Amino acid sequence: MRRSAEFADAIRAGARSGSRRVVVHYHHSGSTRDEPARVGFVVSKAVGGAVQRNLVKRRMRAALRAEVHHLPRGSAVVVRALPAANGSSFAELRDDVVHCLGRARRSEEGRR
RNA sequence: UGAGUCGGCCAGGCGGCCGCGUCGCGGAGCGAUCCGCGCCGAGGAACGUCCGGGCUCCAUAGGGCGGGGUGGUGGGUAACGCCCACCCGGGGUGACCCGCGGGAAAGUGCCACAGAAAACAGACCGCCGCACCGGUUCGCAGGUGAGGUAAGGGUGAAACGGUGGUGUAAGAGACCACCAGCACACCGGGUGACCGGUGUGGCUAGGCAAACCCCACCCGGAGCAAGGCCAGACAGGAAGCGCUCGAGGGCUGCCCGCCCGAGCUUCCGGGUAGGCCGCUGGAGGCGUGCGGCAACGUACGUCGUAGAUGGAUGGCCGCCACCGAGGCGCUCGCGCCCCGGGACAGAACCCGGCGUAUCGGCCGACUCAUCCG
Repeated sequence: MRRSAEFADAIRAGARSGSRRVVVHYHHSGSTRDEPARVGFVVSKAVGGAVQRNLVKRRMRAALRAEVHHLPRGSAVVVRALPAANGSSFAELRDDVVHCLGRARRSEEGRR
């Protein structure tokens, strides 16, 4: 995702699941458009300095890379990092992201 | 060997698997784009955004006032509030370090607390003679009053030169000698800040200019969201001012001058925030020679490769070095095993500086102390 409108849609319309380190928003826009799954990251200054934020973002991106192929087409995922993400290991971040993604996805699919 | 001073440099290395961005080549597709291969891909501070430039736009960047900045001297530089050398003051045995270092004898203002008094000085104690009071062992001691006095005490960051003498009731640059310091003149040295010497003067002149101020020099404004091109969207309405007797604009304020000039301002309502250029080769790094004490300049040779835009340069693992605890072995300073650690920090138009952060390590020059020859 590259546009703020996409982020806003995914966060507002989608289902949410959080942990101590991250919050995952999942949204499926419906079967109208046949486009690949989209992923976005939000890492605010509350997490830390530029170096820490970059590292968190890169680890989350690496963690989600393995999952993105299992996502249905037309879905949108936004991962927000919380301040506790700063200093976490890759394994901790990956487990949180995967776990929360699963819960959010089940929640949204149950709603429909 | 031990303490220390100054300067420079590095910012772990190698490999495997899976990935990212620009560019080039090849291929697929009408195209958006995708696939394969290859090159390159964060820092010494990329940071803070505190100065100085380049670049872009504002007509060409004009004059005055105001405002801001700098502040020993000479040089370096595109420029600087930076750097180098020197001067002066202060600190250190020394290498060396520190200084917001123009003017307080142009003016105005301020100087807390303490202290009697804090700036044309000032009598709290003390000292001194005089007058008066009562006392008296007739030497004087005490008290009161109007005075004299800055030599002594005490306060303070700072008390209006220091030492010795003359002088006096006691004292005082009141006067004298020497010393310190100041101003002026002359001589000598230095490009200069300034230094050295001689003479004269008056005896003395406190601090703060990061208080106002004065002096010298410098400064037009805004910034790559500069600026330009392309594509695309919508819907206008009301009020005020103005159309050569001119609104408004030319981006800190005011005045003048100059230029542009037919629209501008406010309110309500509506729409868009996509792509490309700018965009990385520049006062560039390194080496050698020459000039210079140095900063730096110059000639020649050589090396050149980040360019993202929800913002790439990564994720995981192994091995080897480095540092620090612990254990074992012995030939006592090495070997083996195991655990832990590796900082500060992420380009966004580009340079020159400054400031700040930083686990550690390496190199060079110099100083002091001690020992040996």
